[in-house]
Amino acid sequence: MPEQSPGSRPTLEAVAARAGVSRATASRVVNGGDGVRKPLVDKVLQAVDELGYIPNHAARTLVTRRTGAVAVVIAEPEIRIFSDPFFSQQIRGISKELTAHDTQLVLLLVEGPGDFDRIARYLSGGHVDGALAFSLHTDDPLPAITRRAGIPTVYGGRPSWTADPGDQAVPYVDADNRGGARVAVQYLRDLGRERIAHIGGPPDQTSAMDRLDGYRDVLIDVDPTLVAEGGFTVESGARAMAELLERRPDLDAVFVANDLMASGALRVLRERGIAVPEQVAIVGFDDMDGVAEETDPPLTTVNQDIEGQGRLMARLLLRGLDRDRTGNGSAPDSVITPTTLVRRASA
Amino acid sequence: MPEQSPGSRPTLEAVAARAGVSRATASRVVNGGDGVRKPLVDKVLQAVDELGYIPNHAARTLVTRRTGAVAVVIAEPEIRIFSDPFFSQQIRGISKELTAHDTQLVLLLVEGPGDFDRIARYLSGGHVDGALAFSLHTDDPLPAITRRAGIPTVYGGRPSWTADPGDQAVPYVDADNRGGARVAVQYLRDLGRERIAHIGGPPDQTSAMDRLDGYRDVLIDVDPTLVAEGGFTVESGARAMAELLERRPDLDAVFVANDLMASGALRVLRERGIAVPEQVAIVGFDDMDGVAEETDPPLTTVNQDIEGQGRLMARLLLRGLDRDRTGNGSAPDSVITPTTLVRRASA
DNA sequence: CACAGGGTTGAGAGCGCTTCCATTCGGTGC
DNA sequence: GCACCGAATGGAAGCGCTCTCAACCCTGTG
Repeated sequence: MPEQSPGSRPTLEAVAARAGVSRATASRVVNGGDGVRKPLVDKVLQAVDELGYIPNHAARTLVTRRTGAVAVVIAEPEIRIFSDPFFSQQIRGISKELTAHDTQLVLLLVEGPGDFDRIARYLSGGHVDGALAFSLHTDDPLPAITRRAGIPTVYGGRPSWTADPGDQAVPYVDADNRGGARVAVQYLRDLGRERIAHIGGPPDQTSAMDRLDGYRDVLIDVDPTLVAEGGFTVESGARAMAELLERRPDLDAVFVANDLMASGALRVLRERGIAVPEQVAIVGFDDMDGVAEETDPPLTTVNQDIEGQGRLMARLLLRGLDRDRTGNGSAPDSVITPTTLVRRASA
Repeated sequence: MPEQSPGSRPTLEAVAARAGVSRATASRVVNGGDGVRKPLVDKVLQAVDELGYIPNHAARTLVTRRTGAVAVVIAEPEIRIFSDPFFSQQIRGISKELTAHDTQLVLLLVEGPGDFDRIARYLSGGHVDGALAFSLHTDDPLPAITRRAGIPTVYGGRPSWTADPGDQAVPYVDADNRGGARVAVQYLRDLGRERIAHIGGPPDQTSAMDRLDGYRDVLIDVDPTLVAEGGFTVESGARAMAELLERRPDLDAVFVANDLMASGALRVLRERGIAVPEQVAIVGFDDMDGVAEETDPPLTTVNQDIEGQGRLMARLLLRGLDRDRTGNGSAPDSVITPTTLVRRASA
């Protein structure tokens, strides 16, 4: 490893000089070496090595107009953002995919409503080539910002302003929430359960709504007393379970919209001595690491590949950027990733 | 808001032309306007506004040699990284501080050992002005990388190769783990507890070791059977508690190295019908949101300002960068942030 | 009334890189 | 052996910005 000369790093100019070629040729080699004869390629590469040359990113960006970075905008006002393993896995997937394409991840956390101005400025400033953002509420200013800034953006989770799952107005990646819910509820039904309740997530999240829709797809004309609303947290799940038991002591199954709430529900059932799955069968959603397998009893749930969704978001975006650059290929479509039922002991 | 002309954004040149000044003057105004007479300032500002001018970041970086971005390197191989509220809060603090200084956060996740090469290349590539990294294990290659790349770096948590808390070889921010532990244990002692056990964290984390040292500071010559080792998780805390009860059924207090383990310990005590705090008093560490207040009974614990630590890390780094630029000020020192005992019901 | 001097402004030189375009090179067909 | 053609190479023009330095203006002073 060549020591870093004090102060200035070697430039392409220096490499070219050392290799005895022009700056243009050196540049070609550094960028893949197409159309340069082998011996010259080798000479340049050697010079790069000897000098410890590293391209100056700013100079390159200045002329290519590409930054090699994408923004990940997280606008969740909640604290949950990072604590939520959901996000964490998604980010992991994004990071892996970006890394594989030599693209950097710039994290933009929105702390308050005033931050959107800053975000807008940043996105417009040519700092990044594209953006990834997470499921948004109806009045979220982000789409307008990215559109105005001309920044290609892929969303994680169906944005709430899209009419239906599959809506193509804006590219997004989401799990097949509705289909997964359908399979889960159908499974409970096939088990012979007749009074299948549902603990849903917050109605302003499309994933919660889609899962509820899936539940309703199977149980048309379901009695509203069988549906309770939670907040995707353990506590809210426990509360909703207690509420359901009060309203409908006769229920014999619950499809819970996520594993966290399901674990809360299980706790309540255990406390009341209600046997799972004998008296009440439970199916969760997410197949969350460190939760679904650890509950008592282990949770039957709907698996979705969260990290894969992250990867997919990144891949979609990168593909779109590539298309912008090369001018060929079609606009990225949204992707709905499959879900699968994982049978454990709770149902 | 001016519509974005198709393709190219307006340049400083355009702004200057519109305002009827030279590019140099326009540049001065955009960068604060020092030494430019009021009327000209206004004209330029108006032109900026009308054109919707946004400075080209790459061009600016090319000449100033500052990127306005810092890397946050997260090298935890564990999944815990993001799920851990600890990190999440720290990142929040970092993000807030950076944002306040118009600096961007580039997230570098290390997925495997091979990634260090990529990280090294990135840090050397002049993409960022500095780096923030989290508590490292002894053989972590990161310090060497940042040193060679000449990238100022501030660490979160005392790096394990530093001899002692307070070691100034490398700037870091850490809570006063040892002092906090001392206060906690002393408190238990003042309560009249005589057999105070300890559930420690993993020995390769300095925070765990420092807390253990604090415990030992108060309880010199403590019986080793009173000390059990956990892994900073709920489950490991429960296991350690069970182990301690087996070894020392006579214990009357436990200082637990973090709240997560403390909640596991509480569960075990509850299951065995041991009254807290009457029979066994418990003190945790971290005062973790959503944990310490929610346990049964609520946890007496040592509070540390995690988000504040994040802010401080960023501030230290930014100050260092500023110093590098202006050439005055002293090298950043490490900072140990204070901890305070929060009395709740468990002790 | 000329001149010194501080404060403003503009001209222009780069920052390091990519890429167009002209040039040169090596080889082929006649 | 020569014209000719595609491929390889080099020269040079910027990309958009900052910043030095020289030119300029104006005021105050001798």
